[in-house]
Amino acid sequence: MEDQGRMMQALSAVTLAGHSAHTGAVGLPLPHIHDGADGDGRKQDIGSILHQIMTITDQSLDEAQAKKHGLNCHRMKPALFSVLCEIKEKTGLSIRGVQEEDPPDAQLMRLDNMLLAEGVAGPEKGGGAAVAAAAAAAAGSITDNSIEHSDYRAKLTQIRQIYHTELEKYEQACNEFTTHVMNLLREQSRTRPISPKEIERMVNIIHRKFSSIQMQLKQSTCEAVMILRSRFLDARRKRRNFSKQATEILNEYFYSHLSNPYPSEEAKEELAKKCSITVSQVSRNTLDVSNWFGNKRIRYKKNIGKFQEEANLYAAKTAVTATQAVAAAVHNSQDNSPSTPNTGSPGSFSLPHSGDMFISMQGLNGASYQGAQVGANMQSQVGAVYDKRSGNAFSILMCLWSLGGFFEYKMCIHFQIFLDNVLQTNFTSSNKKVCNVT
DNA sequence: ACCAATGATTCCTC
DNA sequence: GAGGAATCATTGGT
Repeated sequence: MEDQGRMMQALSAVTLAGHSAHTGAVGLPLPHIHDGADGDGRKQDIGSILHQIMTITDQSLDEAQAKKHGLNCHRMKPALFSVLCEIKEKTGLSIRGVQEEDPPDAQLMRLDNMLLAEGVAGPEKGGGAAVAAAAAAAAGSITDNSIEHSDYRAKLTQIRQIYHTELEKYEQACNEFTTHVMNLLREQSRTRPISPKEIERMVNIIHRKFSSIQMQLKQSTCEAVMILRSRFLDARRKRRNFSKQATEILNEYFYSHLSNPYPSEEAKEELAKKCSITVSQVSRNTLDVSNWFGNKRIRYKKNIGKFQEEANLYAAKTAVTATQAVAAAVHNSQDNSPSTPNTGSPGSFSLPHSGDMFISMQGLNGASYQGAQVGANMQSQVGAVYDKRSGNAFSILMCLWSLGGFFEYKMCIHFQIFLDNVLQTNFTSSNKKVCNVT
């Protein structure tokens, strides 16, 4: 009401001379303008127009449209409009203009910097997950580390995509809304005093609102990145189990090399390749062979009894494999028995297994093992193999072990474990040295 | 929720 | 630097 009073006061001083009479085309009861210098009449006239402007919103749409049109066409409209604009600018905008000068937001800058540093905003770091995965594949060795890395990158890319999509949406919405408001204000500016400066101010307000929404988005994105980082880069949080297949491969190697469960670098590489894991502690957060063997050795040593069943299981598996190999060898070389079995192709873990068993069983049984409780059928088989292979103890023992029933099998396993313990206790350091040499 | 199993880390020794 | 020992922290089964 104060503004209205001021406006009325200001308007009363406006000179409104030189306008011809206008008859409202839509029957608007426009006040009659008297010729001459009748001040009271003009005041009345202006007061009436203002009253119409003030009450226009109380009318029905049709009535308002009609009045609006009438007012737009009124001869005094341009003069009134410019005066109202001037008053508005002088009374309101000068104060608001000061408030528009926002200092650069430190928090926003921090968020922007972080998003840039993490590769979410700005150019994508490292070319994205697809490129990383392709590079790993091209290298021919998809280690767990690279999987983790690409996994991390994939998730980061996902965040990045969401961030950019949302940002784009916001910008689009902001532009659409701004255009809409500008059009509305321009349209309204034909009726009410809206200066271009005021439109600009409105646009700024809209932009600021959208900036605050964008800031929320940036904040959420930063949080997501932090969570992702902590999940992927904090080692202890990130423990994953080996696959069943990988555990089996490692266990097979471990139990078949109980006398020396220290795989060489080559063996580690082979195992790593087989299991699709890393060889050793290349970096944090990896599933690696060295860790596995370290844990296995210490836990096995601490509680042999607990691992016995597992040892039996893997030894049996190994025996079957070895027997198959022997059977194949016998079949393929009836008249030609190699003096040194188990010198299989390098990198193959099945034959070295047999080697360990050979040592164990020879030590336990020697010739006496032939008198074990084996069926007649099996005895004949063993005899045949023995004869053919000219007393090759390995072949005999392998056949016994795999075909000789549970009793023999158990005995062998127990001895194997016993012997391995002895060997481990006494020859660990020397084994290491040997390994170092090779 | 509890607990055993287990992958990873840290510290120490050699 | 590799391995042993202790420990942490997560996973997965109950």
